[in-house]
This record gives sequence, C-alpha cells and structure tokens, in this order.
Amino acid sequence: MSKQPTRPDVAADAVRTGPRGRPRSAEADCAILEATRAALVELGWSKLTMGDVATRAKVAKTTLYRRWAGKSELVVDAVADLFDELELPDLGSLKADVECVVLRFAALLERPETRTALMAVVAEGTRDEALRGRIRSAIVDRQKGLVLQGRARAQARGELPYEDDPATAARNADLIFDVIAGAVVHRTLVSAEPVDAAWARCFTRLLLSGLASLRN
Amino acid sequence: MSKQPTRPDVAADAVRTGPRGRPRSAEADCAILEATRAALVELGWSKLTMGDVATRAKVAKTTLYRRWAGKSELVVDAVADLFDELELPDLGSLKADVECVVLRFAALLERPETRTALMAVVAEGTRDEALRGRIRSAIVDRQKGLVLQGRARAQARGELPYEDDPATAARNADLIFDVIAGAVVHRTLVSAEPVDAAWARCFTRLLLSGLASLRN
Amino acid sequence: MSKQPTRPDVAADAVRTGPRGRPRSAEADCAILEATRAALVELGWSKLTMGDVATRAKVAKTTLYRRWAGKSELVVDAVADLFDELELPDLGSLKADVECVVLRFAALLERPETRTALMAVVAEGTRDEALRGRIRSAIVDRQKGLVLQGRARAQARGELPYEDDPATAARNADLIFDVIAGAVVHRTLVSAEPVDAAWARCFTRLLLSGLASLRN
Amino acid sequence: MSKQPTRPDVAADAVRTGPRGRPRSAEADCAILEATRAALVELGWSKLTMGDVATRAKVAKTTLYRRWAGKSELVVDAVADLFDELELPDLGSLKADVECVVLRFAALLERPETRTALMAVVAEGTRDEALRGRIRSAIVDRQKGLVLQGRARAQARGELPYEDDPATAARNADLIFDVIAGAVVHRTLVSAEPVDAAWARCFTRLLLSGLASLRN
DNA sequence: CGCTAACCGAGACGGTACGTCACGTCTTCAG
DNA sequence: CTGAAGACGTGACGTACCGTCTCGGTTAGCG
Repeated sequence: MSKQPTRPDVAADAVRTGPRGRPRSAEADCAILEATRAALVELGWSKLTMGDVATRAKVAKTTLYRRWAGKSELVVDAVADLFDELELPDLGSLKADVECVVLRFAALLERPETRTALMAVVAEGTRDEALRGRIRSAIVDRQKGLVLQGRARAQARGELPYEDDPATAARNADLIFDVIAGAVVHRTLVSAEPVDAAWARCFTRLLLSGLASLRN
Repeated sequence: MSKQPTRPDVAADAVRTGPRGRPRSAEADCAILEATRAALVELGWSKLTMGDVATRAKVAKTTLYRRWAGKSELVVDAVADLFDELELPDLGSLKADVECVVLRFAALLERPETRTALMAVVAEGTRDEALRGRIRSAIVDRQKGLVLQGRARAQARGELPYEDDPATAARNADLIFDVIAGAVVHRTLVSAEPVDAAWARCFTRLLLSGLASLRN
Repeated sequence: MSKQPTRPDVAADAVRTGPRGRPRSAEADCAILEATRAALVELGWSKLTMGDVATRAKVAKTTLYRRWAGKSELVVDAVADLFDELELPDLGSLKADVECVVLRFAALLERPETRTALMAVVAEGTRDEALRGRIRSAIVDRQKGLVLQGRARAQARGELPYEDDPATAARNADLIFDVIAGAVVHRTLVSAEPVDAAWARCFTRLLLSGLASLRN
Repeated sequence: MSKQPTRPDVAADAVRTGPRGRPRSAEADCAILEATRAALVELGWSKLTMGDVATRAKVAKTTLYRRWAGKSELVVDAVADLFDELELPDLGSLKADVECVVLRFAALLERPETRTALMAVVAEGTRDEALRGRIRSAIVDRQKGLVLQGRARAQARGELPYEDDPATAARNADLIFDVIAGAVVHRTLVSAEPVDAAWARCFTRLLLSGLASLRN
C-alpha cells in the first residue's frame, strides 16, 4: 500500500541476510494515515501540515519523512484506503449495478477528505510523473477494475456481447471509465451539484444506450 | 474581469464626482496576468508565488494584493482569458461540431498553464465558496454556454428536437456538460492519455447516440 | 557596532538617491542584543537558540537573520557592549592602574554572559576568518587600546621611558596585552580560580618588574 | 583515560568474581579517538558530530555513547593524548627550557585539532562542573606539572631559591602557569599571531626577570 | 562444550533547532 | 492617493543531530 522509498529492497542483494536494525513501527503507519484523513476533514488540503499530522499521530515529523516524500504522497496513500471500500454490487442487471456504483462513487466524493484531496493531488500530479504513477496505482487502477468487473459480469449475464479484439475491448473500457469517473467527479467537484438517484438514472441511461451504439 | 475589492465604489458617496487621486495603472493589470501565466508555465501552481509574479511583472507585491485577494483569485483570472479562446465551430453537423470542440478543449488542457492551474483552483474551491463562485463565473459558465449554443444550433438544423419542459432542458444541458467536460478532463489529467481524433470520434458517438435515447 | 551585512551600502552607488523601503527598526536591534545577553545568562552559549532569542526580544526569527549571519556573530555584538564598559582608571601610579584594570577585567569575565560566551566565540573563530575579524574589531582592539592608553599615561608621568623605535613599541604593547589578557582569562576560565586583590598585586608586580627589564 | 560510566563497578558486588560476558573492544576505543581527531581536523568542533565519528571509526553510535557521555567528554579524551606529548626539555638553563617549552606549546596549539577543540571544551566547561574536572585532570594538570618540574630543576641548578612556605610556592606556581599558558593561548588563538622564537625570547625575558622580583 | 551475559552493527524512534521561504501587512519615500 | 521598495510578524518547510530504543547476531569466559 504505502511505498517506503528508502527501505532497502529485501531481494536486492543476496548478501543481505535479513532486515537489519530496528524495524519500522506498523502502528505508526496506521496512525499517520488515520491522522492524515482527520486533518483533511478538519483543515482541507491546503491548510494540512506535515507537522500537524505528526502531532495528531503522536509521531515525530522525521518519521513521516522517512516513509513519505511529501504531503502529496502521504495524502494519496491516506485516501487510497477509502477508495478500496468501493465495490461493485450485484443487483441482477447492468443498469442497476451502474446506477448503484455511480451513487456510491459520488457518496465517496462527497466526503470531505476525498473532496478536498482528490483534485489537489491530481493538480500536483500534472507536474510530477512519479506522483502521477502513484495516484494511478493507488487509486485510479482500482476504479478501472470495477469497470472491467462490471463488463465481465454483464457479459456473463448476456447483457453485453464478448468482444473479439482485445485492443478494442481495452479502448472501450478506458473510454467508459473516463466517462463515468469524469462525469461524476465533474458534477460533484466542479459543478458542485449533488449526484442523486435521478441524475444517476439519467446518466446511466445515456451511457448504456450510447454504449450499445459502439458495437455497430 | 478582475475584482478590485479595495477600490472605493464609485457610487458609494454622492459627493464624489469621480475617482480621486492617482488612478490605477491599467498596464499593470495586464502585465500581472501575463506574468502569472508565464510563471504557471515555468513553475506550476504549487511553486508559483506572489512575490515571483510581482517581480516578473515589475510591480510591487502591494500592488498585487490591492487587486487580488490571493494566489487562487489571481490565477483564476489569469487562466480565464485562455478559456475565452474556446469557440464552437460550425461544421454543418452536430457530430462534427462536438468532435471539434472536444479536441479544442483537450488542446487547451494540454497547455501547461491550464493543466496545472485548473485542478488546483478547483481543489482550493472545494473549501472556499467565494472562490468557487469566481471559478464558475469566470470559467465554467462560459463552457456551459458552448453546450447551450451547440444545442440551439442543432435544433435549428433539425438534428435535435425542441424540448417542451425548460427544467428538463436545463437538466439535460447540465448532464451533457458534465459528461463532456468531465470525460475530457479526466482522460487528459487523471488518466494522462491523449485525446486524439479517434478518441474524440468514439466519445462523440457514445454521447450522441446516448443522447437520442434520453428522449424516449 | 553591529554589522548589517545585507544592508546596501549607502555610498556604494551614486544612483541610489536615498534609503528606500521601510527602514530597519532600531529598537529591535537593541531588544535583540539585550535578549541575547539575558539568554546567555540563563542558558549559556551551547543552549542558546536563535529562536529563543527572537522570542525574548519579541521579534521574528527572520529579523535576526536579516541582521546577523548566525549565533556567533550575534553573541559577539551582544557581549561587545559589555567590554565597552571597561575603562582605565587614573589612580596616580601605573601599578595601581594596572591592578585596578586587572580586577575590573576579571570582574567582567566573572559575569555569566561573558564567561560562557567569550571562549565559545573564540573557539568558533578558529575556523572562521570573518568571525575572527569581527571579534578583533568588536572586542579585542578595544582592550588593546587600554594598554596603549596606560602606557601613554605612564610615560607622561615619567614612570616609563618613551620608546624610540615604533616597531618595538608596538611589539611590546602586543606582548603586554597578551600577557595581561591571557593570564586573567586563563586564571578565570581555565584554572577557574578567583582573581582577587592579592593575585592582582602579585601579577602586577611580576609584570611591571619584568617590563623594566625589557628596556635593557 | 576514558571513563566508562555505565561499566558495572568491579567492586560493586562481592558475588561478582569478574567482568562477565563479552568484554569491550579495546581497538574500538582507539579507533574512535583517532576518528575524533581526524574529524576535528576536517570539520572543527562545531561541525563535528557523534554520528560522523561513529561512521569514521566503523562503529555504531551506541558504542560511542556506551563509553562517553557526549561530544565534549569524547573530545577531551581525544585531545588529551596530544597534550601528553608535551615534555620539558633539559637545555641547561631555565631560560632555554622555558623558551623551548613555550615554542612547543605554541606548536601544539597551531595544530588544527587542538586549536579548535581546546577553547571549545573550556567554553562548555564554564557551565559543566564535571566537564571542567575532566579537563583539569586530563589536560591542565599535566601542563601544570611541567611548571613544577621546571622549577624543581631550576632549584637543583641553583637558578631559583627553594621556597620556605609551601603555600606561597603553590601560589607562585599557579601564577606562573596562568601567565605562561594564558599568554601563549591568547597570542595564538585570540590575537591570532604566531609565537616565533623572537616572541618566545621576549616573553621569557619578561617572565623570568619579573619572577626574580617576586622574591623581594 | 555449551550457556549466557554483555557486547556489537544497524537503523528506526521522539525530539529540538536549524536556516530558508512565502505569506500578507506595514511603513517609508517619491510621483 | 498610488506605486516601488523592503522590513516586519507569522508559520511551515525539509534537514540534521541528538540521545534512546529495539532488533538480530557475535563473542568471550565460566561452568
């Protein structure tokens, strides 16, 4: 989950017989991420401070920097945990599943932690390739997995055809992912309007019937 | 364009026949916004500082603060100019128009100034109602205007029916706006993959055929 | 008294028409030096902290660094003021004058500020040419002036002959200065034994009768 | 030489027949002191760190702290070795002996290790009684021994009378010690001028003829 | 010859201070 | 009254050492 960049790779050198020195506290990692989320809720991204997080987690500032390169990396890991809670329900139809996951995703984005953090780390990521990769692996790829899972389930149900060309299949999945995630994020954070059941229904209808046309 | 919160309101006092004392330099405003954009390109949002902008614009820091409340407000105004360049082309069909505007919007988001600034000010806006309003009026509403304009044009062409219920019409416009803007922004800044002609074509097909189904 | 290394030299460039910008607070300088002395008394050199001095002086840390390059420079200036209090008495005879100044110098070195600071800055000075120069001009040269003044007075009284060769005169003054200052400092700070009237009498006798022999 | 404060006292418990367990490495002690001197030469007192010394000596930081309470104690022991090299020559006359030992002492103080360390530990000692004692026993008393030894030798030669009152004798030895050590240290480290043969001759003349007068 | 106590290396830990940077405000002088 | 210049209080930054601790793994010397 959390990368620890300064930790020597265990398998890097056969000479190394095992982890030497005092091992890192696992509790600290947990307390820090918890404290980070709490600070995000109270202060928001721009007022959040490494020192403040350290204080809340009852940990020295140096301990934070030993594990994370900076605020952005820390926050990515802290909110990544929340995105793990997202699951694809199985309500019997693709339409119901999509509507439900849209609502769940929106609910996640309404939470103050994610609300303030997501756009901020993406903004930082526009100038930091490493951070962008971290966001991708910690957050984005997991959501994309939901799209793949949903499609597979719909195909098993016979709601969607199996695609012949794997390249096309991947391209379509990416497109659908950007449309769903983009629309929900944009409505929630930019337009700042609520994603309610009606909107989810409308959006899902648009998406699914549009989807059908891609196959002609 | 730029709010001048400390400027004495002209109508505040009937005795005042006009602004007294030395008037503010109009060149300064322009130089500051230009300098802000240059700094965004070179440094990105998070490394951009008010002092640096002042130096580049050959202006005192005080002058900046007299005109803008802070970094976020300044940057919103600076990038808003760029969004004004976005125009809806008239290529004869809704499909062509949408594809074109999608590509133009994506090209705008590829520019380093907008890339780094847009997400950042939105992130700030999640905790600052006033800023959110400023973003809306300076940036978002203009883009939304393109959607309305495009619909009107398509209706005139007979590609889309006139809608009876104005509330439904507004809801649909909002939905379409969030879908288009969200998808392009997400692909560009989050997925960090290019919006090329092929993607634009795919996306437009999905959108327009989905759109048709909303009317059943 | 206190060098302000970042202050632009007034006469450096004819273009400069006058001191521009807000001038530095003179009260701050004074409060800082006072606070430094107080901190030296309470904490000693090694526990003295720039941040603590700033707090005591009710001044920002940055204000300290704007005026002094570091702890050593600050302390040199702070204790230099104390060395200005040293004066050569006129008790009618060279012997009485020397005894008296030895006792006054020892009393100065018994004060906790000077006690803890003097050796420390000298130690730092062994690796820092600029600091050594600062110590010399702020502290050492003033004491050396006492030697010259004392000799001149003794010569006026007829207690000491006028020296023909100015080079020899300077060499002798230096020697006497090192012997007096060195002996008092060494007894006070290294041997850590008191310089009382008896010791001063003994030492003065040794010095003055030795001095006579230099002239043969 | 090196105090080992945490070593269980041999006589503390009658049951203990001897030191049990693995004994401390004697090589480590030596390597550490050597490393300390090397670090003093390269970095000087204030930049010298325990961690750096440990690294140079290829020893864990813990090993240092098991043997010395801190930087000051370590450095005192490290430079004390150098002061042991000081010896009183026997050149046949008191004058020649004093001149020679003055030059040797000055040469010792020109070495970068001693130059930077001596004043620093004395400065620390002004606020630390235990450290002051350690300096006295490890460094100062050995030098003072040279004075006693030189006087005894001069008395044996008939150059100096035997003193009747042992208290007076001790007082005089202390005075001479402070004068010699003080003058040399002050010229070397404060005035920062060289102690050459001419200065040594001048100083010795002053001292010895002054010394004669103490006996009247 | 095997126990076992004390050692050793590595390195994480909670702290404290560092010196720098940017913030947004202020005070001065010049136009 | 504006504008440039720059000092000011504030507060976070990321780093460096401090001295302590917790590990796994030696290494004597006694039984």
